[in-house]
Amino acid sequence: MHTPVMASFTLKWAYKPESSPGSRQIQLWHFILELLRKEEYHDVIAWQGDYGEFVIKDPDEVARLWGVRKCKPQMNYDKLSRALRYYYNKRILHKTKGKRFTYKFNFNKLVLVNYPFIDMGSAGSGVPQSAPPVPSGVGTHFRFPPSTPSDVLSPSEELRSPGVFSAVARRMARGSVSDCSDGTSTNSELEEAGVAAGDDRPADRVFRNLLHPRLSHDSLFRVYGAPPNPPGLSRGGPHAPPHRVHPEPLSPFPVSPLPGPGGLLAPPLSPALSMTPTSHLPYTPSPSLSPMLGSHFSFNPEDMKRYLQAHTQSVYNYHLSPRAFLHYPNIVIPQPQRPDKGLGGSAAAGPHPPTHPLHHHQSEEPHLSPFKFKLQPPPLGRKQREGLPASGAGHTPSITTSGLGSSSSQCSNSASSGLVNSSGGPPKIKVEPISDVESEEEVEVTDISEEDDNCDVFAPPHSNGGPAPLPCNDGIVDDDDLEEDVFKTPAAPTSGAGPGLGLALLGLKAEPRELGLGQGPPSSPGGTRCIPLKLRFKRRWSEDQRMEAEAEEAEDKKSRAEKEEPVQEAEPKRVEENRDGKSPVSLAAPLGTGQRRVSSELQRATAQLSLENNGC
DNA sequence: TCCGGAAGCA
DNA sequence: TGCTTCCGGA
Repeated sequence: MHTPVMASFTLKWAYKPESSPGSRQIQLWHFILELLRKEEYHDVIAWQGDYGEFVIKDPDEVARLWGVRKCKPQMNYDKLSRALRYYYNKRILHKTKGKRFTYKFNFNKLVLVNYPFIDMGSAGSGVPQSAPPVPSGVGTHFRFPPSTPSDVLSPSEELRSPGVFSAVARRMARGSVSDCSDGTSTNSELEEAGVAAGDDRPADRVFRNLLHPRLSHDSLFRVYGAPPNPPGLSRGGPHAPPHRVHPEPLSPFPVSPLPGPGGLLAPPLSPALSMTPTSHLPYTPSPSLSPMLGSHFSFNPEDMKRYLQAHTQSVYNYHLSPRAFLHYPNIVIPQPQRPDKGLGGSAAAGPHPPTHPLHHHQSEEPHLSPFKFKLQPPPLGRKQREGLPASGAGHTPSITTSGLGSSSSQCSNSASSGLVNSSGGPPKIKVEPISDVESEEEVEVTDISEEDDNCDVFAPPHSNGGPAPLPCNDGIVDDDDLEEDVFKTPAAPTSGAGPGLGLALLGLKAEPRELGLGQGPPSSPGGTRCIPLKLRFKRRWSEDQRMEAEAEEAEDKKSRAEKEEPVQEAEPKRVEENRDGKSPVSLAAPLGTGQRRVSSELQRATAQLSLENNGC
């Protein structure tokens, strides 16, 4: 699926030019963002709490402003909130339960899929952590290697930076919202900034005029703000240097609800939205309104890495489907930091591309990710909730941990055939067809990675950062073996794959044979792959024990036949220690000639096993 | 305070 | 389609 086809993300206009030509109606959620962006309204509405969460401090005032903007003097918070509630189904917003007037944007699709190379940029602009990312350096056409069909289908949208254009906002009085005088809905910022929609001035000049004075172009084009990220929100990491992703001083930041380069916010791509094929078609703004049309982002692995990391972080933050994970070949991104777990083991594991089970070759191995996911059904709508028994299951969008089940279920391919197990211990992994675009985002990610002892497929962190998958041996490992904590073998770095990729990219394909490693023992029918070392030792040991017994028996017979010629074994009698094969040399000590032969074979076998293990 | 159905408007 | 308006209910 990693075709070389490049996805072209194009801007979509958030306003409604189709409603009435030229009227450019603003949408409520965009208006909310606009208010959130402006410091002037921080006493009315402001980011608060979690990422994307905002609180309406003054509902009446917000409603009033909205009414002014929409020329609805009768607007009130009740009506406004009704409009906001319609966003629930569209997944644009959701209510923060228990907090009055507090809502939360779903920036998953809104930003991270559709706003590559976002810039948190909060430090310089006083935007709190809850503020959404700031798109940075994205032209109207962003070309990006698609990772999933849904990604390909995602239109590009741009999110205005809360705070970035506060200078503009400062110039604007509160009454900057429309007075409805011209029949159109807006006194847009661009217009108020002296930039008319038809302004043909170069875009860079236009945007330069609108930039926050404190924000240099460096900061403006910074990718994933250089300032240290709050714990658990390492977007780009503290060491992420300021990075220019667009060489031109063209700010992609929308600054106005005008069509064109400014104020370009489209509804997030969501199954609840109109996911008609037409919605996937690139929106082509009027050339006069899109000075940046045609500016292409040039792919850069570093940018990709940062983008992927931020995206991954948000996937975790928003409990999104692993499908929302983006990963691209040969791009390894740092692990996101789980707020509730800190670095955990993943940090030490080093770079490792976040994967989700459906993707690509990695889709066959859900355990490649340091996180295990339980994909849950989407939150049910009220209708659906009411139609179901009051179990509450599947509604709470939370990351939970749960025990993991038998290794057999994880080792099988059942993970790709739906809900593996919905009760109790076995892994709760629901995998949906990747082609099911409609169901995208209809799952939630639940981290069930707390327990790592259910299945033996997780090896200690790979030296390159990735967990080394140990192929399971269905039908090969007997029950006794299964009960054991199968030896976890750190995978050796593979040549050819870049650092951090290693077996992670090889996934289950990294069979020993393909790696030029040992063949399975003869007792491993059906193409046994890399049997855990301990198990192999055990088998070999049993085999050798049998051979040894036979040899001993033969030796006894021989001894009895040669009774009259006692042979004094000169070797000191040693206790057969390390019968697990660690010191096979000692096994030869008390043995006779035949036994010595057997022991030497055992030695060779052990040596061979060691070699195999090294490559496993 | 919040929710969501229903009808209507542009 | 995206609200706006109204309203009953939790």
